[in-house]
Order: sequence, then structure tokens, then C-alpha cells
Amino acid sequence: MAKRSIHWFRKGLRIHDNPSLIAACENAVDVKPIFILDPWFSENGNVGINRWRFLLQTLLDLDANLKKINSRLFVIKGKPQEVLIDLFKKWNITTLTYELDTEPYAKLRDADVDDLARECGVEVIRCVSHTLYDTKRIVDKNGGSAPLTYKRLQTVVSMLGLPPKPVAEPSKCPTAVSMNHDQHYGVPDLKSLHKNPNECGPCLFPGGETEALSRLDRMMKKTNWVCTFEKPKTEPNSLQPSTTVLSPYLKFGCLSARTMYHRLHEIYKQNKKHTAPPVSLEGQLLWREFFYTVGSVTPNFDQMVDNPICIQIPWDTNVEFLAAWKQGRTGYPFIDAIMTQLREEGWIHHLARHAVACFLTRGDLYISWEEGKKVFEEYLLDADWSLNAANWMWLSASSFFYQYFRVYSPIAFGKKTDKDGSYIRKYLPVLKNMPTQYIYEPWTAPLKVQEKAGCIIGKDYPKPIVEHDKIRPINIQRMAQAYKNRPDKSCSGETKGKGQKRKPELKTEERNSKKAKTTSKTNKKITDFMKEGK
DNA sequence: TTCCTGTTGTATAC
DNA sequence: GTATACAACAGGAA
Repeated sequence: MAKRSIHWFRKGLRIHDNPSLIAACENAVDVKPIFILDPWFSENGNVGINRWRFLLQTLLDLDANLKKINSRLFVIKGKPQEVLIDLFKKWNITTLTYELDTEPYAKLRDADVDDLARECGVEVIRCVSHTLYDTKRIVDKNGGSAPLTYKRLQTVVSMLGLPPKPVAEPSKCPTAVSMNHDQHYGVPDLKSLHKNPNECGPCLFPGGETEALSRLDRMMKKTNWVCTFEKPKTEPNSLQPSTTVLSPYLKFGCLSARTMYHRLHEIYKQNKKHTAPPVSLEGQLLWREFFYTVGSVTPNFDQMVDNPICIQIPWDTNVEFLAAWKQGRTGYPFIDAIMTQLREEGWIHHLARHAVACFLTRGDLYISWEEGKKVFEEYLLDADWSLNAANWMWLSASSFFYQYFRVYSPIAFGKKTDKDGSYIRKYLPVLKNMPTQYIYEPWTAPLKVQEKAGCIIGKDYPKPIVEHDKIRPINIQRMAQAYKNRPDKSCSGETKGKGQKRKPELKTEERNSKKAKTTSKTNKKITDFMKEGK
């Protein structure tokens, strides 16, 4: 029987380094490259307007690239399980190919589809190409569980050798296309998806494989920059991005992580002196790999409850604070500028994410990281399920990172790299005439200064919703308490998880009594604070 | 059990 | 720019 394939694009929205697309094309008489607009993502995906635009741009570009190899993209709306069963029959399909996806919804969906394919006598070919390695191999090599530190991840992947080299584009992809293809299978625009294009922000990072590869080229040409790149030393509030902004392209698979990895590797080979993980550009790809791996095997990875690697913290519920944070009106210009850039442009620097995430959670507002994660999920072009959950756990000191006493200052942190507050003036124009000495703390400006700057605090720009210096030590103590209340991990499986056993108290009597004193004092502070809050 | 390390804290002193 | 106190966490290696 002649081979007739469907290649199902989900992530991996590219024709370079796409082994499952190659598998679809091999010896086939007909290949149908499809993308299914699954209503699940509209209902549960929390996709903001800018990311919708990015996706549609990406699909248009994918269609254009497929045309170059004599094919077309077929975009179909519907539930994948139903769409595929129709198409198997309609197109007399023998083979289905797709890229492996490790996210929970994808795993369930794909298991369903595999069953349907089996019932229909359709062969299924799945390839790993979204991550550098097959995350299952990393888990296996680590003894059946995910590595929980970056160091450990590094050790494990070093045992696996270099990630596979990217595969070449398919040279031909024979696709029968009807005259009215665009009418039936064309890429929709925002309006036809009932989205309002006027709500989009400026398009600084257009979607698509073509843009991804040219952006990668631009970045890799800066050899010296690549070889000296140290992530923690890049600036969160520069007016031009200080990092690559390849993340949205990696998220959708417009860019293959392996392609990027091996491009870096070539550059490193030619330049003896270069930075190394975790801070280097290669290190950034390994962070992605790390979080994908942990996310692929950890139950309830995107929530606190029933997530075995997440510390249970009794976060506050405060809808007003949450809304102020989301909408960029906390009264802290650095925080509000970042949240404005996020909402309007869909990308913010990693350290800017740190600053606002710390502020929302353990630093200032003491609101659950899950709430912050939802907001990032909506606004970020690069919102990536594993990375988003992992980084929110990191910043809230719920997992991976535990030094909860290291708190970012919403005033001091931004000053380090933008003394004049140009970034704040750009994203919060209401503050653009505030004198530099007050730009990070405009509430401290004398009224006359505020009048002259055309920005009255409390009227034109909000007063701070919390006092950072007062709330910070209180929150640190609340975190200490939450850590202390953790179930003892060393106890047996039977008692484990019941939350009865407590970690031993501090070692010496002296410290013990000192600690007890501080804690009770702080507890009183917390109680007083709560009362005042009401 | 102890010791070391951990991408990216802040404020202060020199 | 670099060192240090702050008050002190967890995971993992030794």
C-alpha cells in the first residue's frame, strides 16, 4: 500500500531539524502537513493577544516555507482526536508523524490519538526534537528520577554525550493541494478567531521560523558577545534587550534547540576562551532542558498542592494586590514598568521576571506563585509550561532555590543598571519628568517637585501598596515558618507526607532560644500587620 | 554527619 | 570594585 502521511505540527513549527517531518516524507506518495487549532488552548491555554498573533505569524511563515518544498500547511479547527479520525479516512492515511511533547495535556491527547490511529490501522512515528535530549533518557540515566539540581543535570547529560545533530530539511514533500486550499485550510487571522487585533501591542518579535533563524544568525555573528555571555551580568532594564530573545522561537519550536546548541558549539570550538554553563548561552539551553526534564515526570508540576517537589506555603489571597501587580500599579515604578513592558510587548528580561516574581510572592505581596504564573502565561510570547512553573517555584523559594532571605529590592535592584530610570520613563510616561533622584521612589518627592513633574503621587501615579522595608522582614519570617512546618523527609514512607513530623529545631540551646524569641516577636508583628491590613 | 555549593540580594565599609 | 554581615535555606557529595 502506498504511504500517505499526516505530519501533525504542534510545537516544532519549523521545517529545519524536524525528524518527524522527514519520517512523514520518506517514501511517501502524499504528505499532509497539518496544524490543528485545538479549542482546549482557547479555553485552558490562557493565551493573550500578543501570543495569538505570534502563533498566527508563525503558521503563515510555516506555510510559506512548506511551499518552498512543494507543500502547504493545512490548518484545521477542532478537537485533535475528532479531526484526525476524519482525516485518516478522508485522505486514506497510512502514517501519522509528530514531535514528542512532554506536557501533561499533550501526553493525554497523544495517548488518545495513538489509540485511534491503532484502531484505524495507521502507523504512528514520534520523534524527539523539542529538547536537546530525550528527557526520558536523562531520567533513566539519573536512576529513574529527574535531577533536582542543575549540577546533577550537567553530570547526567555529560554522560549522554553531545545532543544529536540537527537533521537536514526535507528535500521534497509531495503534497496534493486543491485549488481552494486557502479557503478550506488557510491560516486564519485574529478577527476570524474572534480576537481584536487592536488590542495587540507593538510587534517587536514577529513569529516564524524565518525570523527565528535570522535572529539566531544575527546573534551568533557577535562572536565576542557569544563567548563572553554571562546571563547574571546582562541588564534587566536596558531599552534594547540584553539577551538573545530567542525564547519565543524556542517555545514554539520555530527554532530548534539542537540547531542553536550546535551553532554555539562551533563557535566555542573556534574560540578557546568562552563562558560555560550555567551562565553561558549553552547554559541557558541546559536550564531549559533541566526544567523540561523535571516537568516531564513531576506530578502536578504547575501547582503547589500535591506537587512533591514544592514546599507548601500558606500564601495570602488578596485580589486587590494581585490586580495592582498584574496591571502595573503597585506604586513601585520599577515593578510597574516591567509589568507594562510584559503586557504590551510580551517579553521581559529574565532578571526583570525575578524582580516582579519575588515582589508578588515571598518579597512583598505574599501571593501564590501560581497566580503569577497565570499572568505570565497570558502575557509572555515565550510562555512555556515547564519553564514557567519551574521559574515561579524558583523565585518564590518553593523549589530549586531555597535562600528565601535573599529578597530583591523593588527600589535598589533596578538602579544598578539604570541609574537615570530611562526604562521607567519609557514604560511609565506619567513619570517621565520626575527628577532622577526620585524616579525609583516618587512618593518621597516633595509635593512641589511632583507638581513640577506633572505627576502627583496618589492621583496621577499610585502610592506604594506595601512598604517594602517593613514587609520584607515579616515575609522572611513567614517563609521561615513555612519551611519549619515541612514534613520531615527523613521519616519512613508510611509517615511521609502526613505532615506530622517536624524538622529538628536549631542545634544549640543558645540559638534555639534566640530563634524562639525572634519568631514569637515576629508572629506578633504579623498578627498586628494583619489587623492593620483589615 | 559534616561540609560545600548554589546563574542573577542588599546595605555598608573600605 | 571587593569584602563582609545579615541570618541561614536545601540538596548532594564526601
